[in-house]
Amino acid sequence: MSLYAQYAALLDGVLDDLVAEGALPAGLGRRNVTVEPPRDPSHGDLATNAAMVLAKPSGTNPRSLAELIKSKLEAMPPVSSVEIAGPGFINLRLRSEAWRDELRTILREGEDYGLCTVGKDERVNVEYVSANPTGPLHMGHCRGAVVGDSLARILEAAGFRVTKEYYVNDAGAQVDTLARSLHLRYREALGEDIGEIPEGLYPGDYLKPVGIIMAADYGDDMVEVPEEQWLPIFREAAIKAMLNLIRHDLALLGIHHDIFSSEAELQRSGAVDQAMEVLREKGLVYEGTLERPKSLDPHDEWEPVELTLFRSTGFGDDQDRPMKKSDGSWTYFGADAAYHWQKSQDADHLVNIWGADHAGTVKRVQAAVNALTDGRVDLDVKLVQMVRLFRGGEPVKMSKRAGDFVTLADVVSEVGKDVVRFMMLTKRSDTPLDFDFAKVVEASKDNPVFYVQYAHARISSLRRKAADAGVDLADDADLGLLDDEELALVKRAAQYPRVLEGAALAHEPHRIAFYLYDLAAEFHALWNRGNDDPDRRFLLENNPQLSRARLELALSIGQIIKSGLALMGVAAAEEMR
RNA sequence: GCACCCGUAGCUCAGCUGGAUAGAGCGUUGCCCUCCGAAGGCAAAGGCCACAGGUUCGAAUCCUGUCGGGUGCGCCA
Repeated sequence: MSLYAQYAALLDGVLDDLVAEGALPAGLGRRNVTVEPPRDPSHGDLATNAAMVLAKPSGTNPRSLAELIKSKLEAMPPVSSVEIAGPGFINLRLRSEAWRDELRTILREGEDYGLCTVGKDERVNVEYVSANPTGPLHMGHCRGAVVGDSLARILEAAGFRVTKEYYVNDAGAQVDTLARSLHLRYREALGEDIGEIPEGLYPGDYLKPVGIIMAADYGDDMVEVPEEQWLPIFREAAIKAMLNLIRHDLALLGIHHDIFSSEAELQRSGAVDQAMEVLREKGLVYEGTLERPKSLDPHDEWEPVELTLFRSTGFGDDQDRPMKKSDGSWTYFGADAAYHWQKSQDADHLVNIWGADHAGTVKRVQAAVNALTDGRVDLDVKLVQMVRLFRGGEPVKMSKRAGDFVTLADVVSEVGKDVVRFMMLTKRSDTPLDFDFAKVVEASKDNPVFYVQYAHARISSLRRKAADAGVDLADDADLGLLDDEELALVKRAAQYPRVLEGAALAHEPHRIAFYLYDLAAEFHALWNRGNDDPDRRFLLENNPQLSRARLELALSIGQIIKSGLALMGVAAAEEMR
């Protein structure tokens, strides 16, 4: 249990006592009562708003209620002082021993420090990447991949049971296009001059090796036969090859999904029909026509056609959505509704990481999940904005032409997995992100990746040099030797569990990156004091006891940086090169 | 036309699901250092949180409206 959770529990006990004594009415909602570190450290170590929240419903005023709470909190051993401030905040200060205890806890629990159980073992399905299987991943997919994967790690650390899933859109027209593109490469592999790749087909070189394999497998058997005959074969082979490519690209980022779900398979299984029947029984499906789209020019033609529609307007969508096309085949949404229904069978929460260009389709899918699970399962869609690529301040030009996009593999091989992953989390995911190839590898304070890694590297170097300073890690450390300035760093470290919990509940992995930057900055500041004053260095040649204590402090910070980076899928650097 | 996202320091962004005097980096200014504990340090200035109402003990945060920017919107996937 984190330090803040411990005090929240203690406060809860205090409130229970006050109820038992008749000083507070029973049954007051305490949901809004918080125990947090105050923004301004001069206010103390912990602050609670309990008196302000509970004063009104209990018919008293905040200050007098605060006095009651204060007197009980003051009696607790680790509490050194309690003051009432502002409109009724209760500020606690803890004895420094409490922070020394926390430091010991960090080192004892190691990589388990900060793990929590707010997830209550509930099942959450995180679906991310889900790029069409028509080619290698490019930078557009990269951010969602990192956000989704880091979120999965964070949720797991917060006590959720997580499934990482990739939805393979292998049922639409684009995979037929892929198959035709492959057929061309197959003929090319057989020696035919195919000339320019026609407009509308995939021109990328990545299909060439697949074409060669097809030529080896089939010889020229598939050249003259009609398309109906070769298309399914080439489609299947192409999708398989592209998924292997994608899996390989994801592995470069350290990403491995638990499940790859096939849209085509879903349709064959009859799950889509079932989903629609469920909705029909609820009276949420009907045959009808859509209104003329508002985006059309007045002179454009538009003929209303009868379609099978889902009544998503009953769930906040602005129009009902077609599940079936007029030719009777499923729309993307029809299959998607069923897909989410399928996912929800084994989950309590669904999270989708989508590109921001899909913003318009969020409501209908949420509506479908709501309808199909009778509200049992919630769907959160995290929209991830564009990554703009720069090189030394200049935008990286990407023409629409053949395969001239920056692939994920290119970026990873240029700057490395850890840099890519960290940078993708340096902004909230719903705002655009600039990625500059030059800046992300810069060794300076402006570069958050470097700055955090550098802190960890410095700590690692302390561990390596400890013996030279006559410090034996096997010895017990006397943490009483640490002063207030040093303990302030422990206070920052102690916030890690709260940050982790908040990131998990809000589905916001970037919070980890910002926290680590702050923690690293504070560590560097302490370190830098050793430059002006050699007595402030972590390792002192003539004082093994103090060195031992300071090393303990450094190691605890190193542990948290390492744990936090692991949540981001980033390896902690032992040294900078 | 509609939906969604965004609007916070000159710039790029945080702001812990409603808390106290709104924070950080860059840039600017002023001192210090140039020590491999290297890839600089310390500090200062800088704000009508787009605007107007509302909700309440309390709003950058929630609600409504307006303005501005982005994204998307046909039976595509």
